[in-house]
Amino acid sequence: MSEAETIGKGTWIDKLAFELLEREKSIGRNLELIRVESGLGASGVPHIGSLGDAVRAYGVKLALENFGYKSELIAYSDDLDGLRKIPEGFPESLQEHIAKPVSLIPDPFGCHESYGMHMSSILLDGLDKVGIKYEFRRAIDTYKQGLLKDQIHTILQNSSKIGDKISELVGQDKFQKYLPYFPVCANCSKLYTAESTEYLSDEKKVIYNCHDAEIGSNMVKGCGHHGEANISKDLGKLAWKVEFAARWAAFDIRFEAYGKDIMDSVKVNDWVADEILNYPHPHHVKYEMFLDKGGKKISKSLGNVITAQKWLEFGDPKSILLLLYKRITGARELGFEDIPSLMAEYNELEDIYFGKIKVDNQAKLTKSKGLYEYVNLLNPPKESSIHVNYRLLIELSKIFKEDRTQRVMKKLLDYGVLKNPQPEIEKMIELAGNYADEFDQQEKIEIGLDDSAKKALGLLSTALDAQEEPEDIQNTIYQIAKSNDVQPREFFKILYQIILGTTRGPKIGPFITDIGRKKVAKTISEYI
RNA sequence: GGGUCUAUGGCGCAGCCAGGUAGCGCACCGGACUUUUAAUCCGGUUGUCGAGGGUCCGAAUCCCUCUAGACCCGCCA
Repeated sequence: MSEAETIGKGTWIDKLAFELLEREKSIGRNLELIRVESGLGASGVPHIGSLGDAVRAYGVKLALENFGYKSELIAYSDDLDGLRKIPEGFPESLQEHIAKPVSLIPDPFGCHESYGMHMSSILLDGLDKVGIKYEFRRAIDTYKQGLLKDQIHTILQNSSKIGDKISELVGQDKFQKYLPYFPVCANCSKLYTAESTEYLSDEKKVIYNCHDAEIGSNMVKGCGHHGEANISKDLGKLAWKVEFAARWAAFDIRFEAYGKDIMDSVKVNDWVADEILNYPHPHHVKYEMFLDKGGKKISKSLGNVITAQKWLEFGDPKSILLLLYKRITGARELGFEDIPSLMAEYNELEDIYFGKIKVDNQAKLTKSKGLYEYVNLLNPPKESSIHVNYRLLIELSKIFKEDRTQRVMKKLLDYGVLKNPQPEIEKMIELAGNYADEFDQQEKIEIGLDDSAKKALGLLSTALDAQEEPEDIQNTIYQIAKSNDVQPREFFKILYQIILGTTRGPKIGPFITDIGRKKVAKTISEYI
């Protein structure tokens, strides 16, 4: 292993960028600017998997720059994609727009120029929040400006050859019959219903026929329109099986990652790029989908979508970057409950980076340091930040619901975790607090109190209002219970239920002091 | 039909992509603290790394075969 030379920063990202460069060199392509691309869906709510595609592509861009090359990330929004299904939480009124390109559908929330831009913006906002820089491009502009017209022309001229190859490679026969180009019907604005059967090469026009089509489980009515569409002017789009290839060639893309769900499309597109468009396909890496904790694919309809925005309520941007950069292989089940360990892992990496934790294995040390640098987008801080255990913050946040930041901070000072209050820790407390509120809600239990219990609570409440020494509280509680014919065990349980909503908790004497005796006295009095 | 991933102590997982004494959490056992429960702290037990073969001085890690499970594709994007 000592012979193995460290590539770049020693992570999979470096290895990938290195392979990419080797391949480009062997092809003999110009390396002045190496473009990497990430495709963004614009028809559904963008979840963390979509974000991952772009974040990882950006990682490759960073690695290329680190090797001394100029690189650029293109974030391409496929907003000519047709709306197939109304996402959960979106108005039913979208029904009338089914099958239309998402960039031609009005934004149901009225905040963006179209449905498509609304969706894209959510993803772009996520990218901005984690610090990813990109050049944004849209399908609708790309087609309107005719940027793909040469590629479309070549593809349509070779459509029967392509149709046969698609059948051979992935067993899909439809393109042996239809052209891999969907015009937007000039009459009803729908995509997919317009099936094109013939390409008039000289005029650069396809002839189509708008008929009923099955999209997902829905039947979409065609309007019966017969028309012609000019591939460089009229709206329409290539089928996915060939569209990437056209884009790669037109934009000169050298790298694009893809999820395993589109593996077949990539296989076909690679062939189309190489053999039809005479553009050596970009280097790829395949990644697994993020699944939810039950092993189900994350999808809008199941309501298990994890968006960057939601994640960032609980974890900082670095936790997202760490999740996405730590590895790319392997299927992964993901949930918000992963945030605490990612937060802790980041701190650990930082300690390794700054030499506070010793790592014997040289290769692993390099890799950990490299990972830390990528999580900081290759711009790591000069000195270590102050670490506070995120789980501890969650525990403290569960206890303190009011004046949380202030009280949790005070506890941290008491514990000696911090010497002085820190503004960045305040932010962490806020995140941990959100997490505690969202995921640690205790079931509200009806507390059954008999007369003797009520009497005991009354005495305790009074005692707490006057009591001076915190050390005595535990004892006082015990005494009150005993002298009022209440089982201490029961009495403690009742107190936990009143204060925490659970039947168990931390040692209650000091705990009451932490919350504030007077406050607890008041809370208890409300139950009498 | 095609493809991908996963398999590691009782449970949940990390480590695998660049081979070098098998780790973490929970659970469990013991101790400390506590005039109840719980919590907390300290210490400890637990594994022929799915099966079989190969490469290597050395394999959880790389290669091949097999078994089981999950997921994706075979509408569309």
